[in-house]
Amino acid sequence: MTRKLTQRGRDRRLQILREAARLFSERGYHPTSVADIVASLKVGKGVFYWYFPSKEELFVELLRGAHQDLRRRQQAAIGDEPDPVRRIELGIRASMAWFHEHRSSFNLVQFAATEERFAPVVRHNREVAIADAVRHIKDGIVEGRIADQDPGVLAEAVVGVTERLAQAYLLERDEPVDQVADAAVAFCLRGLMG
Amino acid sequence: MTRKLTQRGRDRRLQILREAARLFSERGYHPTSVADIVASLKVGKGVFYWYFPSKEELFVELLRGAHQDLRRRQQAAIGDEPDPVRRIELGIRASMAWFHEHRSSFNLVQFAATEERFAPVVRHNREVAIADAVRHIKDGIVEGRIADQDPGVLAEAVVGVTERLAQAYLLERDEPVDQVADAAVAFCLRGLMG
Amino acid sequence: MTRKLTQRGRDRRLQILREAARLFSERGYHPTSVADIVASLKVGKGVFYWYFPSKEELFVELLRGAHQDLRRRQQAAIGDEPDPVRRIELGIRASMAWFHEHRSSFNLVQFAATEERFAPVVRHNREVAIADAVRHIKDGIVEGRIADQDPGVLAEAVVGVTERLAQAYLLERDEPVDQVADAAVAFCLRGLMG
Amino acid sequence: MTRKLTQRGRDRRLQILREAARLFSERGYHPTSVADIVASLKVGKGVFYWYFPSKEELFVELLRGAHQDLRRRQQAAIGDEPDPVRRIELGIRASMAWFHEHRSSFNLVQFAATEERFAPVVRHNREVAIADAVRHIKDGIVEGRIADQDPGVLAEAVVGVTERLAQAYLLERDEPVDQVADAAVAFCLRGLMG
DNA sequence: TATGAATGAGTTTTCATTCAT
DNA sequence: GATGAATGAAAACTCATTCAT
Repeated sequence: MTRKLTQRGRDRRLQILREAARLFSERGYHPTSVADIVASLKVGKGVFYWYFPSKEELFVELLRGAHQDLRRRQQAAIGDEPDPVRRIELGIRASMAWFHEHRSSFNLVQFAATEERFAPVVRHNREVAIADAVRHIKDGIVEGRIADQDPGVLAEAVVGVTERLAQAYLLERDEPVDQVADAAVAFCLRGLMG
Repeated sequence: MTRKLTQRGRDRRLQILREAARLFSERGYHPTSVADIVASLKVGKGVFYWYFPSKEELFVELLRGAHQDLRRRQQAAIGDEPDPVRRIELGIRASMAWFHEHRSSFNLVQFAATEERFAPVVRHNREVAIADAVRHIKDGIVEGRIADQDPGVLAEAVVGVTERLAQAYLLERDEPVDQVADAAVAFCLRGLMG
Repeated sequence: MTRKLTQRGRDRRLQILREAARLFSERGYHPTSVADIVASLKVGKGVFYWYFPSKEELFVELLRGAHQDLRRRQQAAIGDEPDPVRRIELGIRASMAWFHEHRSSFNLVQFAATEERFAPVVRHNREVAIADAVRHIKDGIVEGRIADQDPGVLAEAVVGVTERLAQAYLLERDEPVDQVADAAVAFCLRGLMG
Repeated sequence: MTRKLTQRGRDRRLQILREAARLFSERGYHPTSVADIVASLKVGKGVFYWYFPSKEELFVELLRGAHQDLRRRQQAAIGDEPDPVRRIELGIRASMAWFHEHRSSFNLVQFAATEERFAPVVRHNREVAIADAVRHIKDGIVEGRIADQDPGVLAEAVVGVTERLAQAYLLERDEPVDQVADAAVAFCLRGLMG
């Protein structure tokens, strides 16, 4: 049912996605009505439903898009780096940079996790992210560079540190990305070491 | 303007708080209507508004109550332990135990952070929690037991690890509290070490 | 179904009537809830329903009571004054004094006139009041002291002036009763003269 | 924030205003629910809130609209008549005609005066109306055609007579406008004469 | 494609009244 | 007589979605 869109149509679609993300992130998903979104773009309500079947589907698209985009960013950063510990570091730094540029996505995921209908999507995305990290961690353990503990636990811990510092220092306090990334990397690498 | 309540009244109030927390946590705040809450308790709609001025205020009370309760639990666990690193460990373990017993509170805070009107409460609660941890971390730094880095950052990292592992292993996978706590403590203490 | 009341009971009843009249008049009938009334008296809700079958009936009682009381006051003032014009003057002055002392009743009647279920009571009360005035006016016409016009119209006009000046100067501007009464009498007597 | 409306929209809006006025006036403001209004127009509930932010605001608009409309009617009737007494007469007659054509507005104002939140609007409207009348009365006093008394009091008296006779004879008894106007003019002019 | 208009189920909240103690 | 608790119908209002133009 994906509509064939002209260039102009694709632009419109993207514009709506971005504005929705911004408003959802600022005020919350429920407090942002479809009317708010279209009003903020100064278009009629029909426009929204021309490009999206429902508010809910748009939100899920945002969710999936954010996950894919972040993941691509991590993979691009890691490239074919052979050192697993260095790969983890690059992953943390890439994530931090991405969070910095896509501040609005942060809240969306946070929110989605708390609502029954969106939770499965979030859960799936998280599993993928953890599986990615677990691979590097396992390699590190094999090389004796990382403590021989449950790699899943270590991966969750790394993600926990990264997201928390992003939230507290990037989003709330607007500190320079590099410094925050440095701090996250330092803590995580120590935490991982055997 | 707090109502004078009999014992029965206090029980009812508590019952509503608990049921609301359960439903909010299971389905989400917005998808849970006041009608759902009272129906689930098999009482009339008026009962809710006899005890709470609004759904919103009940939610805030839940938020503040959770924060206070967790904090008390941490303080009780720490007692007058002189070793700052040990204090941090005790704090992590107490938090983990509390999360285990109050699984519903977890989602609530998560959600609240994403909605404009509740965010300030969450922010305040977090600041208090971080300030608590910072005190122990500073002591640890003075004693040379903890890396001489921004104590706020370290505190956020510890909280990030603890909450993430609680979420992933206690709530989603129902693993034994002690094991999850051990893992969190291990990671954090390594992460903190100088 | 009138309850047998002890002295204390009669006091309570009166107290409720007065408080209700005050609140109805200050805020309006609908915006004043039974809960407001009993809260303002610091008693339980049961008290209200012990003395009155419903909010509506209490209101009607206030309405009827006000009418009767005002009428008695007028009759007492007029006594057996033989001069019809003088009787009208005394009636106006008595009304003005009564309005001054029962400011709250004013709004009640005003409101009651606008609501379907109370309008008949108001209409009836007004007819009685007009009929009273008409008697004096007819006498005045017979004596040639008052213009020979429809006495009903003249009566309404007199009432209109009296109430309007009471409202504007007694209630809203708190001017001395006598002065307001003088003004009303002056205007009305000129208006009536042949 | 006023919505851009098409012709159809403006018609709808007006239709709602009129229907609301009719129902408020017949049954009272509170006994008339928004549901009643839209049901009576056979449209959905959302229509009401598409055109008006709240029942309360619609009511205030009705109030202000009535005031302005009556005032315009008076001014049009008075034109540039040089004789102040004649101006007053024309004002009374114009008001009477307007009351006759807008019977529903009458009750609304009456009601509004009794409720805290609407009273200020009524008070303001009345002040304007009185100020209008006062101007003519002052002129009349200067010319020695009107009793040298507080013009505000005289204005209130005139308004009191006019409204009362309109209420009693136009609305309740459906008498011919001209006759009622004649009676009001007669009484008022006598009442004003020096 | 796009707009303003319309729908109506669903939400929060109020409140007169009744009940149990 | 009196209280706090409970009821539940009904109110105002919201908003995702659809429709007519």
